Amino acid sequence: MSCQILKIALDTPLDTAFDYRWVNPSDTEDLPKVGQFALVPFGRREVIGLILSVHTSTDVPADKLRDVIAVRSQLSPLSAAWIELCRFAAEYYQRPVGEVVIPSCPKNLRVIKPTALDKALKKIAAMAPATSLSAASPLELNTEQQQVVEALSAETGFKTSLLFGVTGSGKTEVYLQSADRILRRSIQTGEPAQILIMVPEINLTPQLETNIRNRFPDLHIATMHSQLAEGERMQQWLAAHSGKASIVLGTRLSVLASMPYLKLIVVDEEHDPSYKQQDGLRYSARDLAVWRARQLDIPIVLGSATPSVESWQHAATGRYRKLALTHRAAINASLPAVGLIDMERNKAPDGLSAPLIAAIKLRLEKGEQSLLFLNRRGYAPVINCDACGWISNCRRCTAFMVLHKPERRLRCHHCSAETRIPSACPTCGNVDLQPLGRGTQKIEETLQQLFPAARILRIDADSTRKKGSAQIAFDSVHRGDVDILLGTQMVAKGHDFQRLTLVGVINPDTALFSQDYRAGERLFAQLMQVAGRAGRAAKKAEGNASEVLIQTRYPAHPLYRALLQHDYPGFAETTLKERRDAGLPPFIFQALLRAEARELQKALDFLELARHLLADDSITLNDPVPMNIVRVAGVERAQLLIECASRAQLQAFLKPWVESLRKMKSRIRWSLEVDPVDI
DNA sequence: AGCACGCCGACT
DNA sequence: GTCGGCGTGCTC
Repeated sequence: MSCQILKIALDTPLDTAFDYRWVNPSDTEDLPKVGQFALVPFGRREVIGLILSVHTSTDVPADKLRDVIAVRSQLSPLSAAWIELCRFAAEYYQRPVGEVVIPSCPKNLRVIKPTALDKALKKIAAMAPATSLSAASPLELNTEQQQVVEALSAETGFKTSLLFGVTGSGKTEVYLQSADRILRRSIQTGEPAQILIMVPEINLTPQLETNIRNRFPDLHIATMHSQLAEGERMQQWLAAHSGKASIVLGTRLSVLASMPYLKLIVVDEEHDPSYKQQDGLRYSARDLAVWRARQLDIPIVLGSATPSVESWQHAATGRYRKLALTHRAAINASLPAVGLIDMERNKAPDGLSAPLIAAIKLRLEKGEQSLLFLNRRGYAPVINCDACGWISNCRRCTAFMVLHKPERRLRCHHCSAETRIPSACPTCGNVDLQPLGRGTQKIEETLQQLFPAARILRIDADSTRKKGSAQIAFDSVHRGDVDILLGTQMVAKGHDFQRLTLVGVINPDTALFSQDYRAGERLFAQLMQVAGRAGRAAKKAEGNASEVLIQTRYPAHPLYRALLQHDYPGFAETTLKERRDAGLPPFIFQALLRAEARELQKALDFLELARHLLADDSITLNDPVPMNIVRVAGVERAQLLIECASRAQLQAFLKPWVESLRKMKSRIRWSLEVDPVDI
């Protein structure tokens, strides 16, 4: 009979692993291994944990120690490298390991009865390993692409390459060629290889998935994103974990996919904000991907037409290697001409200026498509009463209730509270309530009045609530059943609309004067991205290239000047200079402590206490301040910004500080974000 | 976080 | 008389 102590990570906010006793009375079973799941009693429940280490003794008193119920031995253990990656993520973002390790694996692995696992494992066993690769695709690379592929293929060890390529320059083809070379070599040598391709949102880039599948018909390609059903998620996870999937295509969560033969990581649209997880473990999937590549000593490619200024800076200092694609790949396709419509001179009571209306009309006459981009859903962001000044505030949030006209509702976009549209002012009884400002629904109405014969389609979170409805909507645009497409940021990503020759941007100015110092960077990326929807197809001998028209009250703003020139490098360098002068990231490292309570003062008091818990000369702990939107769903929020010139020093401070915060056992809800993006 | 225990108000 | 509100305490 043998007895062992297993240190097991559990999904609890307690920052420890838990020790359990494992007894094998007959010495017949296999010894439990690090990286296997185990079923254990925890309090009054039974839960699944991951074995982190195996010992012969423990400090835990014998009366507290309990026995492992079972070890899930049918699954091959997660690798030491994978556990190390999770441990790093947990430490860096100041969360317990169990909170990283357990939720990153499919739920069906964690349920008590592993019948689903057994079924899934059978399917995986039946999958044939990759033994052949079809001949390389009829698609030819241009010289520039060729050079980039050569440069990437020259590396086998850790190297971060920033692939700076304008929209339509063929970044995808570069990824696929690089993947192709690695997989081909793997089949020749017999040494297995896997490639991780990360994208911001899979549902918005179905073309990429199709491209990859068409390109590698002989290979298993696993996809990972949060909308997979549990069974499917398990299957995809096992395909990656077993090594049967040669390519994993996934969103941010796929950075923690178990891939024992990982040889290349691609992070497409690396600047995209959705790589940042915004609750629970608030990690940056892009940053973790770079860490993982270094850990495994493999190359990583960060691709974007508008890289994050952090990555741009790393390229400038030589930490990343910059590779550039400067032309559009399709023959004769050129970058669209960008024009600004000065809204001081062009009045537009219903949201659309005369020049933009004329441009749409021209496209309608030619049978070409137009895309209008307005990042504000609903009909109007607020309604008010002219007589007494009443305004549609949300009762539970410091925000307006947004008018949704087709649904005949007022909705709060922060707490999802809903009410009917009041027929008269709730305070003075005035029946003439006015919508203020414009959202996509209002623009849709305006378009219908201006162009009654046109086929107009609005795509935003409201019009695509039903699962699969976004896909149906996009398909109809691709088929050519839509003349004017109108939408929020959903329409800015991924899609190549072949007949689209006009992009109109309706009201982008608010971001220019935002509190958030990253708003400009985001706006630039978004405008470049939406502009890139136009003119992707080769347009021969028509003499009219595609066009982007931006309605703005500040046509002289440097951001728009840079956009006119398609000058991302100029914009990035100006932004970096401003950041350096102002002492902002990437020249300083930040963490943000947030607190929430019924009354703001309690949250502020907690932060003030936290602020004086530990002193450190290298750390700046700023004054606690209320958050921009103080109250959401009846809870008031405040935050404390921590700054430090060195990442290592910041980390050294945070660890003991968070420990002390936990020990405070305050009843205030709080959370810490390392490298925060929304301040 | 769960999940229990524990001690005070409106109901079959 | 009990069902249930959420305060607080514990989990190897």
